[in-house]
Amino acid sequence: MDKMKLLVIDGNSIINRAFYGVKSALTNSEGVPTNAVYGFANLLLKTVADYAPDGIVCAFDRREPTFRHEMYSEYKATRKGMPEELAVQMPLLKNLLAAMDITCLELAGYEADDIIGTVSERGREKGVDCIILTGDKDDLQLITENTKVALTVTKNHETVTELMGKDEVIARYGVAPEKLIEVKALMGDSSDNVPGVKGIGEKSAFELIANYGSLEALYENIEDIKGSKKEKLLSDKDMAFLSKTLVTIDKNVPVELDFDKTGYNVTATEKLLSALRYLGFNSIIKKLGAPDESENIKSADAVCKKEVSAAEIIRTFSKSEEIALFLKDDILYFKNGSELLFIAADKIGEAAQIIENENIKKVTFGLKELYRLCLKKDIVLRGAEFDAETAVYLLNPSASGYTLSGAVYELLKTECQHDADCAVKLFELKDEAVSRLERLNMEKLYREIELPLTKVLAEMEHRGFMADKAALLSYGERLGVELSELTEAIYTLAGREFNINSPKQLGEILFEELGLKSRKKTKSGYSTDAATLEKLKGVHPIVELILQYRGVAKLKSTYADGLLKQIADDGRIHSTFLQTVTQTGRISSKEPNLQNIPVRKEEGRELRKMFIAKEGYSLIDGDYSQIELRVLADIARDPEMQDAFLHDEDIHTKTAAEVFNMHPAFVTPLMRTRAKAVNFGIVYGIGDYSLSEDLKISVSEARSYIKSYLETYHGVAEYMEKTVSKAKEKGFVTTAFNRIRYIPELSAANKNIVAFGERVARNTPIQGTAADIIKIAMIRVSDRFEKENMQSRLILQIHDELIAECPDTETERAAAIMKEEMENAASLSVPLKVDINAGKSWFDAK
DNA sequence: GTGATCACG
DNA sequence: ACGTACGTGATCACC
Repeated sequence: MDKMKLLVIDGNSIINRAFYGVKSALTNSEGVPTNAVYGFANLLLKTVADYAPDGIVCAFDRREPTFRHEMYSEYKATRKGMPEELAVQMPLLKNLLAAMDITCLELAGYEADDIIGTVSERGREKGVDCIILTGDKDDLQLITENTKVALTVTKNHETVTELMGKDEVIARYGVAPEKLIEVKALMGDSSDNVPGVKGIGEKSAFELIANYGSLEALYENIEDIKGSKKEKLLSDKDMAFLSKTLVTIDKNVPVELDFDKTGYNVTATEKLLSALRYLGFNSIIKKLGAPDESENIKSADAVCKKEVSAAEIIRTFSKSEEIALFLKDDILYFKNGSELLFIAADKIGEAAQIIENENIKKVTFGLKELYRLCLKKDIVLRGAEFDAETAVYLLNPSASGYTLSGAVYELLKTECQHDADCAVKLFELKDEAVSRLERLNMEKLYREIELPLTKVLAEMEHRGFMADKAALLSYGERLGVELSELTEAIYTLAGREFNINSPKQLGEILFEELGLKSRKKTKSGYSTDAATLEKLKGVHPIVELILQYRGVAKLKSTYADGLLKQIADDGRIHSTFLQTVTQTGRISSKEPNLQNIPVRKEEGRELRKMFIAKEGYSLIDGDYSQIELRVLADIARDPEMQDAFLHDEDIHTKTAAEVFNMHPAFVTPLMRTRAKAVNFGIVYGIGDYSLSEDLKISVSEARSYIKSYLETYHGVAEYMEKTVSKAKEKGFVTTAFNRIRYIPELSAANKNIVAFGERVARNTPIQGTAADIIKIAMIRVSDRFEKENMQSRLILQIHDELIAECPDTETERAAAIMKEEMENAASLSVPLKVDINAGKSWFDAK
């Protein structure tokens, strides 16, 4: 008989990967999240299909104090928590495995990898081949003649597994699998709190073990090693051996297993189907070859869909109280309780009787595009009741893109074949999304901010921003002349011609041919970014020219030439504002991006002279003063900071005075600049290193700034701590208006990722609350313009700034409205302050 | 398609 | 030994 083949699953590793890999808001009918179980199940079925094992066992951690932990108490301390959203899925997974008759192994006080090590060791004794399914590279040490590892790696949103045997490990790492523990013992692993030898990194560790084979052999021959490496190895010798015991998987734990009883079942038995049905995994049911129950519902629900005339649309829907509207590929679908009809999108004007009737409520996916289509046809969409796209965004702002079929799949757990099928689902989608919004207290945010904002954004896009084409053209020509002069000069200094735009070629010129010292590297070579070049400025005259070239090239290609291409036939630039992209609730702008038009440097600021008001009109620019710091003062309830804003003090000067302990009158411009950077840093989640880089000061100096800052603003200090600990507990943060952002990074094993999650937790409530506030202002300003029958219109938003185009006769009123509505958009414990400027160009309105 | 760079808040 | 502030989008080179 052939040798038995056993699949051994590292349950914790796989479900963790699945949890972070399957980025959806999947839940079963009871609202329990199921995304990790879904990912696990799919991977399991794929693995079974690939390897056809004779048996399967699945090992889980059961963490309780063990001798391994006592030996080094901090070991894995960083890994202890499991997010609530994942923890609730563990019982679901175990039930599913039970329904597949798969044996689960767990043992108090042992981790999954110890159980797996023991199983594969016993397998070796009994002549059983094992394949370990895991996402944890530490398990590679278990590879032997009879044991291979199917390692899962995530490549662009897809989980793929690669089968690693002894040869594959040697090919990739240059050492045998059993030597990996020696390597890790030397290099340590900060995410697992394995100390290792200080000063020995990945490269030296692999090299030493490749040469000596083991720690023991290395230290026997320690005299062969020279210099500081020897010192480092000797001073941390104990740590190296301790680390080795920490990373060595135990292969002899008291787990009970009968290899003959590891059979499993992944066929369509009623037991398994009922478990899958409970989880709502219809696509897996389908894969198992069973008829998909949801298919029946769908066909019962499906209605004949047909292309009709606009007159037919009006006849059919004029009595409907609520219809679904869905625009895709120039086809416009209309749906009520019983009919699904469609027309060509450009016929929408002929269906105005339906579209403009506000008593016919509209449920949509992609409302902004519908508004725009209507604006183009000069009709008004009224009665917008619910847009699933923005609703799904609020439910999970981190998804990478929103489609109707994706939303139907995630919220309703059914798959649709065609756009029409999906349009049919819009009413159900609305019900489900509303109940979820209610559960998360986001109903109000949705009804009062996100939904009405969609119309404002559509109108801004439609109106556009007038551009001075001739001025832009001649500006571009000027830049072109400068560019060719700079190019000549650079070639002369370099001694030859090359592509200055290529970081690769530029790096070769600077760091190889001209012999400048490179400080920083990127994945693909030398770093040549502005910060790096800035530090090399005095060393060679070419550096200065490169920096100038970069600046001019950027202005010409992205702005002068780029914007020219975007001017429409009406002489205006119509950007697209995206409402469902950012994770914090801000909007973004694309094609072109009008939110990053240069302003900081003189040469770039020129561009704003080409953004103008039309004849007889002016631009009004309203920008919030320090909105993020005011929001911080409010939500942190920091008395010192609140006081500063209540008295309308200059916050950066005030901060400088406090941090440097002196009267505000004696604060120098340099001190104010530094304090300003600290204020920004606080909002971003600050680190001493980054602050020191930013200010070009030492890390210890930066650290002391932060320290005195937090002593001054102790409310902020407390708020930051509380926000992070609450975020870790709940897995998400919220803004003052209940906008939610999940932060899975907080429970990562890698401490750098956790640190990132902590900064996100500190920043998002601030940035997001400011985003909420300006959205409210936009809705109110736009409402006032309309209600007061004015011709003034908002045309641009830049996070803390609004721009309106107003008839000259209305400018004063419009300015007053903007100031009033922006300052009163939210009532915080500190005032909101808005500066208003008017002018004929954006440059003048600043 | 991805990475490097750089424009903005 | 490493990485190093939050949130975006456009352009270019290069695989």
